[in-house]
Amino acid sequence: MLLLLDSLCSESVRRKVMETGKITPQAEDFPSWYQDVVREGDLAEVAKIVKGCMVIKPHGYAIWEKIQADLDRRFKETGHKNAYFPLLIPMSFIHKEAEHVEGFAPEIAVVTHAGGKELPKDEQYCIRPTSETIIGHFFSKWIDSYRDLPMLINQWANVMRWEMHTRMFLRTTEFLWQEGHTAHSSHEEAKEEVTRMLNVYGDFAEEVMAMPVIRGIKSDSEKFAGALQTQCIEAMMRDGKALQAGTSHDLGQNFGKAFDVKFQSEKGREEYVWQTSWGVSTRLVGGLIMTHSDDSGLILPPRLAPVQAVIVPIARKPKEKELVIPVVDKLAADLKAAGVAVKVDDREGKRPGEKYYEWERKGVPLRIELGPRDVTSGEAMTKLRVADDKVKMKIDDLAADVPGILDTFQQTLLRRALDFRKENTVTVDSWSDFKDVFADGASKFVWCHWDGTKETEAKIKEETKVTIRCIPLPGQGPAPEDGKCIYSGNPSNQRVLMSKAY
RNA sequence: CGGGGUGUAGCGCAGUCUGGUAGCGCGCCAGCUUUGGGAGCUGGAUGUCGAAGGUUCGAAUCCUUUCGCCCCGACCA
Repeated sequence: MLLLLDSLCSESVRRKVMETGKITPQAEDFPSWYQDVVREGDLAEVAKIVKGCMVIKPHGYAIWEKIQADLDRRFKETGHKNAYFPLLIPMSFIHKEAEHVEGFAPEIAVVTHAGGKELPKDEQYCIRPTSETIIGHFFSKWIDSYRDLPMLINQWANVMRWEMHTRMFLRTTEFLWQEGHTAHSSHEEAKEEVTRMLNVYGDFAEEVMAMPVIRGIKSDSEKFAGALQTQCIEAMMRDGKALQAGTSHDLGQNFGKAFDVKFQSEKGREEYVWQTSWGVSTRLVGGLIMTHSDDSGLILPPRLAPVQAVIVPIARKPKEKELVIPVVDKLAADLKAAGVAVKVDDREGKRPGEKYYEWERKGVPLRIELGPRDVTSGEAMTKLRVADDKVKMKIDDLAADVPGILDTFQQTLLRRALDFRKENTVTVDSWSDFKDVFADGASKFVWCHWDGTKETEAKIKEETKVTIRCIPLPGQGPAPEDGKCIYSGNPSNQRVLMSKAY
């Protein structure tokens, strides 16, 4: 009964929200809050005409472009080159690696008709869910000797996975990502690559997205289909759940053997290459939202904000405009020269208050209000996206000060996120405490002992919906110590990170 | 694939039981007044009522068929 009332209640709130263009409070209904932030931030909308797909709108895509630009630079700095492989992959390729096909078969879309006729079974294509197979095929053509190694390739692309439940940015049928694919002459070197790229992701998440992550290793049941090992970065969302924000895989020689990717070693022996693959996707945008945003909408870290500062001129009468506009234009030019992405919102017909709300919903870090009074006093009203109060600042100082203010804001967001994670991370040693943490749909990050078996992992998931997010890499969690498995009581030598997950 | 719901203007919905001129709120457009935290008034535009067939003088409304979407299961990460 309570549940029924609850759902009716939130439905009526929801209607109100749709009518007024406002945002459901996070504490009231987290999933609705998320949807509202995406909509009101003008980031994306559900395509509807194409099941499970989304349209990324200009503001959302601009954020993705900033993510792309920074990551692309990091990939190139670590020696990788971009390339592009076909969207369609022969069905037969998918079947060549046993675990791979088992993992992906259920979510593959197949092209069965083309050129006005049905394709024979052995000529059908699937739309790539990932590109290990087709890239394996080409690697086998491109690699002859150890002199061709390492082969370091990255692809920016779209992929398709037929998902049953979709959520904007977090899980959609089609999504955008990058997939790095490398081939090496030794397992040692491949493993170094896996860790190197995981750290690229981790550094990017923390430095640019202000999203702290825990770097670790996936349990066997959570690893990539066809990999020896999957490393990951896991971030805490504001509902205490974990988001897998990036993965880096040690593929061993599995795909090398399946696609006959061989090279002649220095000693003249024919050997299979050791491969890696690694990727992050538009899911990062979802992580960005659920790390920083609040009940007023999106909050963007300056380093990813398409607009870092917005100036709202307040001028109504022609005389006021004459006074205000030149000052606004000069300030905008000075800020631009100082490297700030600035936008002047001089739209007619909208009142300042409405503009304030709009830019807050869109996550702009800094707002500058400039009207006749400010021109006279030489001071403008400024407001940071997370501040409670407006602050008066000297107009002439803004161009010099704003870059530093934005930098501090970036650090503030990271600090807030770190604090939040700390407050919601616990060490647990008993099964009843464990269940308490996750009771009533709640979630936190829990460090606890696990006996390392698939059976225990499955039981825990079955009873609590909690999964092993990762086994922490050195320095990413509590130091290794002997203990007893939270569920089975069997011996364990390290705590693992457990949480509910997206 | 099972159980439940739903489809009417860009969005959110009423109207369907009991057949009779297609409605409301928000948004949009125009004009005037407004403008330092979501403006007010006046006027205006917008619909194959999901689709097909049937009953009827007449169908958003009744009947049949069909398609899409949502929620809960199942499946998946």
